[in-house]
Amino acid sequence: MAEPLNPDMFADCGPATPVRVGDKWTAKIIRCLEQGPRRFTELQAPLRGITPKVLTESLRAMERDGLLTRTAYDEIPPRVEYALTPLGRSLLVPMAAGCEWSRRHLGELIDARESWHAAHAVPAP
Amino acid sequence: MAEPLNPDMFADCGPATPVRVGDKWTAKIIRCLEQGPRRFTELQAPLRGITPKVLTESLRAMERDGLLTRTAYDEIPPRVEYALTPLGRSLLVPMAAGCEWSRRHLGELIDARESWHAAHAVPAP
DNA sequence: CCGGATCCTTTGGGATACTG
DNA sequence: CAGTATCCCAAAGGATCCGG
Repeated sequence: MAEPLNPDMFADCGPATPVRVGDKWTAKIIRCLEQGPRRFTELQAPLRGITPKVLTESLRAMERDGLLTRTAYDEIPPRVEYALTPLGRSLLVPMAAGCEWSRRHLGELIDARESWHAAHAVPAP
Repeated sequence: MAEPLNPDMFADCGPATPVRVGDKWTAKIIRCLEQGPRRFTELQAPLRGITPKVLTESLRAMERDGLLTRTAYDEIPPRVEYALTPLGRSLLVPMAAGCEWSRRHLGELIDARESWHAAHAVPAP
């Protein structure tokens, strides 16, 4: 999947940090693993709409970056568990800061959008 | 430019927040405006490689979302200044959390990548 | 000086079907 | 169950040229 770009929130203080965390799924996956290890299908369920291909790609990239571990048990039927590493868990801290911002300012944002649309509405002829 | 997707850092705690901040340029633009208003070309210079089209699109989206203001002075030659709003400035807080994470853990991340590549190196034939 | 207009490339992500 | 393998698309972003 190459090195996906990253929100500068994680990259602006030095060389680019090619962590895959500003993409569509990584933060959600971290949240799903917050309470403990989960299996492939246990991740797929809450991440409504993610396809197995995309989930696999995301998990592989996160494993490569040391954010989580993949443990395959040699059983039938096969069982694989994904778990956060301390590094992956540490991401919850900046993620919380983002959530806090969202909680506090989402209203202002919506208002700004609304008044912008009002000001740029096409006048009826 | 429609409503671009957003890192879940800003969206996971409720309805999706379509703020344009996890994209390639928004956070960088906020940093450029941190010390005060800047003109179009003053933004273009530090954001090496950004094309006028993309810069314009980003600025327009941020203006629409209330993150910055655009002030055109009726002079010759024309002069336009962009400045952060309080809402835009408030984003510096979660951005700092991301930077802090980066400073603290970038080393671990690079190590993880390196050992992953070592473990997955193709053995010479 | 500030950007609008066009055209083009890249790529993250989705749909679907199939397998050890 | 836990993925692979293909094919496909939308959309962000870049290149270049042009206009007020």
